[in-house]
Parts: sequence; structure tokens; C-alpha cells
Amino acid sequence: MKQKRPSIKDIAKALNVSITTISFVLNGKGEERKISKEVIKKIEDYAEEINYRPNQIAQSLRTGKSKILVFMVEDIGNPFFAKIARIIEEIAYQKGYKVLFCSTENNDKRSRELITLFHERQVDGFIVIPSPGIQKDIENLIKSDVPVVLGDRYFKGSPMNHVVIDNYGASKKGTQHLIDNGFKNIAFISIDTKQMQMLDRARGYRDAVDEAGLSNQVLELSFDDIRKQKGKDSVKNLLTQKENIDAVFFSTNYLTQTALEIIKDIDPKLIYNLGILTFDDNDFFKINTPSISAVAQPLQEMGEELMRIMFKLLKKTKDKETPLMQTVLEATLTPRDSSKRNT
Amino acid sequence: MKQKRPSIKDIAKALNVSITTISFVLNGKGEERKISKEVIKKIEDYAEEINYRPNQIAQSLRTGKSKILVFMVEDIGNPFFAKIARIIEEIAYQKGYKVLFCSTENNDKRSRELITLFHERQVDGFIVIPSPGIQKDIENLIKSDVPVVLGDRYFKGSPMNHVVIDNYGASKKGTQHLIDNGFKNIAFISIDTKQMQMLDRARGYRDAVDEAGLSNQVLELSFDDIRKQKGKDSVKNLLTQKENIDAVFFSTNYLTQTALEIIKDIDPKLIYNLGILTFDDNDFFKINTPSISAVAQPLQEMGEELMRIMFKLLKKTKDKETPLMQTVLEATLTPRDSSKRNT
DNA sequence: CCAATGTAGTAAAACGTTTTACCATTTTAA
DNA sequence: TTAAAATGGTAAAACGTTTTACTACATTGG
Repeated sequence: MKQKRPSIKDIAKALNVSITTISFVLNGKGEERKISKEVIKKIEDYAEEINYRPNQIAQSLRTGKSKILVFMVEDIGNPFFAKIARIIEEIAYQKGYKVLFCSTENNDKRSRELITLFHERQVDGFIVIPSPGIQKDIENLIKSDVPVVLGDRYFKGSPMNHVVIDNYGASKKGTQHLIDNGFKNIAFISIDTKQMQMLDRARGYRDAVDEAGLSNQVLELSFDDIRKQKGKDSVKNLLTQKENIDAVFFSTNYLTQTALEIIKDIDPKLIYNLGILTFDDNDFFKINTPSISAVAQPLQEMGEELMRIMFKLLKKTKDKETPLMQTVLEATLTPRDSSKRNT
Repeated sequence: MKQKRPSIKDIAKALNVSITTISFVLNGKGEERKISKEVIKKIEDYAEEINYRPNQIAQSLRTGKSKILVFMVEDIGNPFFAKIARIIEEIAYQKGYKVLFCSTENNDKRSRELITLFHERQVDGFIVIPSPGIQKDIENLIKSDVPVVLGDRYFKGSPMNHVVIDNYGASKKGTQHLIDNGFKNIAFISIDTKQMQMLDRARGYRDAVDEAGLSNQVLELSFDDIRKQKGKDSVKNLLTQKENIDAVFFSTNYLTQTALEIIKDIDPKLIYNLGILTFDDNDFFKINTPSISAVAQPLQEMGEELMRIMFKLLKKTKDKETPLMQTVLEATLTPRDSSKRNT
């Protein structure tokens, strides 16, 4: 039945060699520790033969390293995060790390609990899409010498490693695209939050319409209201009361989805007469009728860059300080039918 | 700086009590082991005061339990799986378990590697959406006494715990829905696999058209071709060569997405003249024009049921055999515009 | 010839728990 | 009165590694 996995001790017994020697050899320190070629070979061969695998848990207990990373996102069920998760997973596994995913619901309390939880469990590193109020907690985490990389957002005044996109630029470019296509009354629908990425996007929008001499119209919904009637009503109001609005720019993916529902709900034809542009692309925007124009974040690059930084941090030797690593990527505008005038 | 977390030993020193006693008390065995009320209180209070948290890794090493579950899916970036992941995550965390997600790409080799990997890491349980050829591997896993629950699919001839939907019935009901709406030449587009869920769906389709005296038309694509030109061409052929096809039923979500692209590509109007029904619902099907009818799997229930069974298995005492637990859930047909005739 | 250095390893502590087996006392029962 | 049982604990082994500090012997240099 369930036979025990071989341990170093078993090898030691079988080969009549000390545990220490085996550990050195298996960790590639054989040469360095002046173990003879024959002994090294003998150990390696036998380990191979019995398919020896070190017990990670014992290793972790001894070394304090778990070879586990954690990726904290708002909601792993959201395709935007799920896609990045997939990329991160892939890279991590290649390097012998596992990834724990968890959803914060953009909730500070929950985020804090999760951070504490994983810190206690001694995960080796945190890749975090932070909820708005956990700046201090992240700072503390970093102080306690745990590798942390932020994604998608950053905190003002805290010098932390991060990978973000040029939100201001992307938002401005997107708004400009709508302006160029002849829209005159562009509304910006966003989330009621003080998070930098959203502020930057709002700023990009505002500057673009200002420069074009157009008026701005910003609607901010609270994160919790989006899926509720309250949020839907606000959007509905914006689109029906102020009849002059001819285009909408959504600041993030989960807004778009509900908004499209509402637009369809108000009037199935409305969508053809309204300019629509959204942050974050989605496989379905391409096949929607009309196809939805999007400002697409470079998911692959973001994932790669997050991991590149993470591995730099993980390799860091105790003493040497690593420099701050902050990457700003460019988003790409993917114009489709929804941002054409009169389609 | 980085101060050490308190261990049992620290408590022992501070309170002048043995490590053993503390362990008993903190594991709630104080009463049972006849530790006096005062000592229990003293220990509990002090542990609380210094915010003692047991080192999970040490616990794992000693007990062989890691409090980690693994959820193996085809692709965590696919919303269908990501959504279930979210539900599982939630339930697991409530019970003090963490979840590792991983993507198998429906590839047997990769699945095997992952199973070995996690088995070695002594995760406490596996929730698996299995790739087609890993029946033996799963059997072995179960033999070695690890809790395993399959989701979405099962293996013929292997009595394992699983949670699936009534694929045959759902498929038949879906096909019947198309027939009822007046479609005469319904094609079924599926994946070229011997996996039970797909066979069942194909069978449901075939029986429904047979009983209605209609002819069947099945197109099977290989998993790898879907996104490639080859797959696209096959679909295109089916829809253009045989002009008599008036409706299509897709057997799984990732087909639908590409297919919709192709349909749009062939002729933007085509989608209005073609009956469309798909397995697996998606937030965007609702807002698509026309909205896409779907056979929706009950994700929430599936997640809950998977976890219910998993916890039963985890609680199982060494000796007692647990009975086979197999749950079959009903899918719900969500008729929308795409399955109406002449819309 | 003797001290220093090199070679080829090994013993044992440590990581932080859980758990088995034990030990004094005290109480109970016959 | 005395053996058995209950009370209130504790010592120490064990989980499987890594790593520090050692050892015994051989070689070298002066």
C-alpha cells in the first residue's frame, strides 16, 4: 500500500554514506566540499534510480523558503486578471515556483487578512494588484524583507517595485481617438476611487477634452454599486437625461460589461448611435456587434515583467540592496466599429 | 528589524510550562488531556497576547498535511474555469485551506507532471478537470489515499468521486429547443476527443435530431486546431459549402468564441440568419447582438458540490471507507435571440 | 621532524511542531 | 492497608532537511 517516499536517510542507509554528504551532493555542492567523484556518482545514480525527490516541506522548514508565490488580484474570476494569472503561472512553474491566487474583492480588510495569512505561511513573494487602502500594509511587508511587486497600480509617495501602464497617456490617446472621430460630447465613466491608475485615466481624459475645447462629463460609480440597481440607474440617467452625450469612455473592464447591458436595455438601437471605447480588451469585444473599440493593456508583457522583477528580488542576496524597479508599459489602442461615428 | 515569530518554545519559556502542554491546549485538547483550567487559560491568554500563530510548515512536516488543495483545470485564463476557481477559492479559505490553481492545457503529459509535483508537495487534495488520458494516473493517486474529486468530466469504468452535469440530457434539451424553434438542419460542432462529457453531448444531439427525423451533421475539431487556420477553415466549410445548415450547436465555450468570429468574418449578416446555441454561458452572450442562447452549467453549485465532497474526503478517518460520491447537476437552457428563427 | 594545510568526509544541532510514552502524586475502592 | 485508577502534567522522539563545526588521516614545506 501507500509506501513511504524515500528520504535522504534511506539513501544514507543504502549506500552507507552520511546524510550530510548526500545533502551536499544533491545540492550540487559535492565538488566544492571535496567529495570524491566516485561517491558523487554513486549518490547521484542511486537517487536517480529510486527517483528520490526532496521533501519540500522539510526543506522549507529548514530554509524558511517555500517556493510559493502569491498573486493577489481583485477577482480571479475576471478574465483580465485570469489571463495575467495564466502567464504568471507559466513562468513561475518553469522556475520551480508554484503560485497561489487569491481574490481581494478590492477590499482592504480582506487584503490585509490575506497578506497576514500568506506572510505567516512564509510564501516567498507577493505579486499584488493592491486594493486602495493597503499602502501601509504593503510597506510593512516590504520592511520585513519580503519580495513584493505591485501590478496595475501603485501608491503615491511609496517607492515600490511595480509594473503599470501609462494610464494617463493611454487615456488621453483613447479620448483623442474619439475626438478625432468626430464625437463632441464624450462622457467618462469610472470608479469612485482614489487609486492612482483611475485618477491618471481621468486626468488623461480631462486633458484631452480640455485641449479640444470640449466639455467633460465624468460619472463615478462606487465599486460595490456597479452590479446593483443604483449603478445601473446612474448610467441610465447619464445616457438618457443628458441627451447630448454622443460617446462614452469606460475606465475599466467590469464597467463596460454592465454598461453594455444597460445600453442594450435602454434601446437596442442605441449602441449604434453611441461612440464606445473601453479600457481593457476582451475576446468578445471583437465579435460583438458593433465590435467594441478598446485600449488594450499588454497582458503578456505585464506578466513577464512582473515575474522578471520578482525573480530579481528573489535572487537578491541578504546584504545587497536592489534598486527600485518600476516599469511603465504602453497600452495599445485597438479601434473597432464602436468608436466610428454613425455606424 | 525582522524579528522572529514567536514559537511554542517561546511561550513555554515565558510561562514555564512544557511545550507538550502548550501544544495540547492550543489544539483544543486541554480538557481531554486533563490540563487544569488555570493553565489552559494562562496559555490561551498569553498566546492571544503575543498573537501566536503556529508555523504551518512545521505542522505540515509533522502531520503530513499541508492545508493546501489544488485545482487543476484546462486553462485558468478561461472564464468558465476562472469562475469556478473563484467559488472554490472562497469556500476553501473559509475552512482554512488555500488553493493552488494550475492549467493543464488539456495535455496529458503536463497533467501528469503536475499531479506528481503536487503529490510530492503533499497537497491535501486534488480537484481535477481531467485531461483525456490520465485515467490511470488518477487511479494511482486515489490508491495512494489522496482525496480526489473530478469535475466536469469523468472516466468510463473508473468509479471516482465526481461532479458533472447531465450532459446527455442538456444537449438533447438544447437540440430540441432548436428543433422546436423550427430549425431543420442543425449542425453540432464539437471537439475531437473521447472524453465522456463530449461523447454524451454528441449523443444527446444525435438522439434529438434522430427522434425528430432530421439528419445530423457533426463537425469535430481537434483541441489544438481551434485557434488555428485549419480549425477556422473547417467551420467555414461547414457553414458555406453545405448551404442547407440553418443552425449550429457548439459543444463547449471555447469553440463558440472562435466560431462567432468566423461567422462574422464570412458575412456580418450571417449571424442573424443562423440559429446559434452554445454550451457554457458567458457574460457577453447576453449583450451580444443577437444575444446568444446558451446551455448554462450551474457554476456556483458545481463549485459548492466539489468542495462538499472534498471536505467529506478530507474528514475521512483512516480506516473507514467513504462511499463513492457522484453528483449529477442539471444545466439550464437560457434561450436568447440567437436561437429564434428569422431574427 | 613537526606544524600547517588539504582531503574526504561525518555528527549533531536546528527549523517548529505533534504525539507517544512516561512519571509523580493523589484519590478511590475493596 | 494497599492496589488500581485518576490527575496533571513532562521528556523526548519524530517529521526530513540544511548547515556548522568537527574529525581522522594524508600531504606538504621549512
